[in-house]
Amino acid sequence: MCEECDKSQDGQEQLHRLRHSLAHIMAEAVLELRPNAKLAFGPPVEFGFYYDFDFGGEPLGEADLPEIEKRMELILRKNAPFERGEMPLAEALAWFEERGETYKAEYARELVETGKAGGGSLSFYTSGGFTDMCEGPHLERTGQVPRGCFKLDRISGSYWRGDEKRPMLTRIYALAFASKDELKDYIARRKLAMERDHRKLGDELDLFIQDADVGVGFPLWMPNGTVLRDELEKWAKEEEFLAGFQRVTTPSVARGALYLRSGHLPYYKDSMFPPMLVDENDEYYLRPMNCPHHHKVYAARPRSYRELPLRLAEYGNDFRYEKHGSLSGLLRVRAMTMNDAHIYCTPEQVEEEFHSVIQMYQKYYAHLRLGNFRVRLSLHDPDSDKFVADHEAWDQSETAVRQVLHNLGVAYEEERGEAAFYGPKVDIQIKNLMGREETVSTCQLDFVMAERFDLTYADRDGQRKRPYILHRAPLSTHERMISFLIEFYGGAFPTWMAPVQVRLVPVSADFAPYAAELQERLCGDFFRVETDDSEESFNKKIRNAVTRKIPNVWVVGAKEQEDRTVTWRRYCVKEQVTVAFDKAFDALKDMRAARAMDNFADTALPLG
RNA sequence: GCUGGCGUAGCUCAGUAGGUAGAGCAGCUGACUUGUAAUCAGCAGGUCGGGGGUUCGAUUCCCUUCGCCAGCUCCA
Repeated sequence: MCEECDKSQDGQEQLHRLRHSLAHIMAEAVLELRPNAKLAFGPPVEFGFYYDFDFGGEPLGEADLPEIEKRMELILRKNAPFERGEMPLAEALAWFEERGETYKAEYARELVETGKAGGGSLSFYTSGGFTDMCEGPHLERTGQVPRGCFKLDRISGSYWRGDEKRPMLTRIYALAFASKDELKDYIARRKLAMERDHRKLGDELDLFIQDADVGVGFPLWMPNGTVLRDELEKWAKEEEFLAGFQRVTTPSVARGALYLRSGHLPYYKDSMFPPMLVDENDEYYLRPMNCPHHHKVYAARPRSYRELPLRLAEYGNDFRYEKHGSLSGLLRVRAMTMNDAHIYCTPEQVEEEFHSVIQMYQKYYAHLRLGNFRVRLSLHDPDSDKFVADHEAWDQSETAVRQVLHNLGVAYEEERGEAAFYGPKVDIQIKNLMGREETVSTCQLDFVMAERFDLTYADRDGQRKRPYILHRAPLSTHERMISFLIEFYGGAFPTWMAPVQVRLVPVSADFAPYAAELQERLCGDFFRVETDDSEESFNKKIRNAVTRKIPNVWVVGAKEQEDRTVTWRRYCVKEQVTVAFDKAFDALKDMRAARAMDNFADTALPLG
């Protein structure tokens, strides 16, 4: 239950004990308020701990948290020891039955049946008047809990054993750290992080909106946000061109027959919008992904091995009926645009193609300076019916993908049951500000669809053979990628992406003509420039430019006009420099051409 | 979809123990013409998320619905 904690380090070990112990204390306090509540699980987690309860008909609200905290303090003051005990299964079950602890009883049975409970007996910890089945470890005494080191955070729901068909429990989350100061630090950092929430910044910087009449999960991209999409897309198209991809354009709607053939209808119907009935018995669907369309492009002509690898790319619009409660800003939407491509290749080409794709995402991530991700090798689960049954193919393809990661020296974690139904994949997982982890990029090896779509190529020996298919989306969807970029950059984009690349600020109206001349030069070279010709005070103009997080502010006044210079004020950089306009213009062009990440300190001052 | 919480002006928030609401910022108008993060004044802006109920009267109480937030489930 405690995988989240790294037990190898002493401090972590102690923190783990602390959180684990506090979970017991909290349960004891909660039981004082709700004696009939049933206990479920109460493990330590990344920033504290939680405990799940079934309150039956007498739920608890956030208003009750202070009372629980107060009772916890009283319990801690008693300085009771944590004492370990053991019970054989039968005795434990009787003990649970007496107390109506059905969840604990279920888990006890499972522990013994699966052999996880050593010697068939179960360990219990008692502190004061509270006893809980628990593996431990714990502190020695409740008095070892530092004063003020924890805080009950929030209440939410969770399913028993994570299964939506089983009872919904009430989860109380608490923050807990080794000291009061560390707790305060964490709370302060979390508050600061919230300032970078992409939904908040998206609104403040006019990047995107959502409208109830349009529908939830259907973001409307404002002009500023559309610049971000367009710049990413432009970059991707260049990279894909250089990597030998060809672009295709396919519709966002298709007949049901297409998804029956692909297998998406039986597998993913719940995640698709319901069909539109056109004529009799002719159903059309909004597409949840582009793959089947691309397969049809492949299938449209007889293919030769000479054409392979055939790489078809499209920034495709897709629609998924995500559950209402899982929608969140741009992070999880129902309409998205994906940096998609499918690579059709021979078995011999699989590793090299996969290798190149992973290198492409490494290039993107390094350039964008996204470092806070983990690589997941998503494997199938032989015990699940979610995956196509072909053990040999799974074996081969998983081995091939693992080999690619190994050859590239990529650090990764393997996870069972996370594969696509048609093959293994490599996923790039990023956590957002709230700690919610989502897949951004993915690269999948597909050994199924070529068969389903009867895709073939004529090989050197004249035989018709099945290609392998790689599905890849290194830049994810615009929606998800940009949500992470907004938060990671705090809304301060590098010049090449920035919605407004330069704002000209004349010191007074007298210098408007000079500013206009500069603006015309810059716009003529396709720079996104605007001049602040408002009648605000100069200070206010500077403030406005800064709060809009515009990367380059060029101030022009009397001396600039006379010397044909600009005073270049970079976003959040104190030093500024007055340079000849031509020189500044050239520097700007260089930054754009290199897609310089001038929103980072090391490249913040292009002129040294 | 489920559990809990929250919806007052474009934004951030105040307020009403039931008697139809107020500030700052943003916007508009005017004055000021400014050298590095908020010049001053005036004006305008809200069926207090929507619908129903209780009441002489509802933004306030009740029901319902929509939206938002956190978590669970699910997923790019």
